[in-house]
Amino acid sequence: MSKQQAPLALIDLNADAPCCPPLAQSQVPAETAAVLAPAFKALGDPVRLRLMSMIASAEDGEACVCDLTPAFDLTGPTISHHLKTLREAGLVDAERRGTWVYYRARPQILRQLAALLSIEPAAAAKA
Amino acid sequence: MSKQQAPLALIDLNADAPCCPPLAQSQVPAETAAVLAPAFKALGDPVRLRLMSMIASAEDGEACVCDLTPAFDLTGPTISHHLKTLREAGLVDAERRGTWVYYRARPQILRQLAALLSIEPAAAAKA
DNA sequence: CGCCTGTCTCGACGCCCGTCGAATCAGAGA
DNA sequence: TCTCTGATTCGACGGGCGTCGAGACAGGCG
Repeated sequence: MSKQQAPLALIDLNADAPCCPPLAQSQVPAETAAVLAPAFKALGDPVRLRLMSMIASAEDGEACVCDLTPAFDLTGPTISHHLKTLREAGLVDAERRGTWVYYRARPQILRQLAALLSIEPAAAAKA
Repeated sequence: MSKQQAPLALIDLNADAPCCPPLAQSQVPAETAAVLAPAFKALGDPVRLRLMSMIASAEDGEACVCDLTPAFDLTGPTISHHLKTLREAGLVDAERRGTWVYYRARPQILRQLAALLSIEPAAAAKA
């Protein structure tokens, strides 16, 4: 069945809203935790963390799989699997252009995760 | 063997240095990824994410296990296991005072993770 | 001293995850 | 059309993870 042309993200989390006050400011509700934890989990693998960085820091904001794969001592299918994980976590988008597939970071969710971990100076000083 | 009185963190990552430019600014080196991925992995579970938030947002900057456990439908050993995971990831510190054990967040590593995920407005605008 | 409460460790179970090879799909080009 | 390359899916294997119950350790209190 050929139905993988839709690179839709499984996680939506209304990317417009600020979504979450800092983790250290108010308790993260169970629902929010259930939604955001998979994103952290996806970043919880060294290979995926590097992939994410390579994609996010790429020249035109996008990276070709053909450029990502040779950077690791892993097989193509394994890299593809990791990219799928990042995709399903809502961290990246994929687009096929001709023979090649390009991945692009989704800044919204990255900002949300960063905001969740952010610590205002007050909290840092008091600890 | 009674040697769990030392709540030392297994991850050190010289907490003073800024440690890491944003993930979207320059490629995360393999070494850095290997060190920081476990921290994200530790946050990649809903229970641990909530525990982390409960600890970090607690009144005096610390939370008692006796207050954390009843917030979940999980057994004591399971919560203890998750807290150990957070401890080994360098995200929290534990201290025993009398009968109770108190956990405290480590703001440095939280700041490092947030910095790694941070996106400067330029990158956000171009995407 | 003995007991009780709070916390952790240990061992076990089932499930998920990272990795691979083989096979399949998608396009480009001869 | 046939073939070739790039990327994904599929099935399988081994190891790790989340959860539990039972037991052990720490400390306070009769």
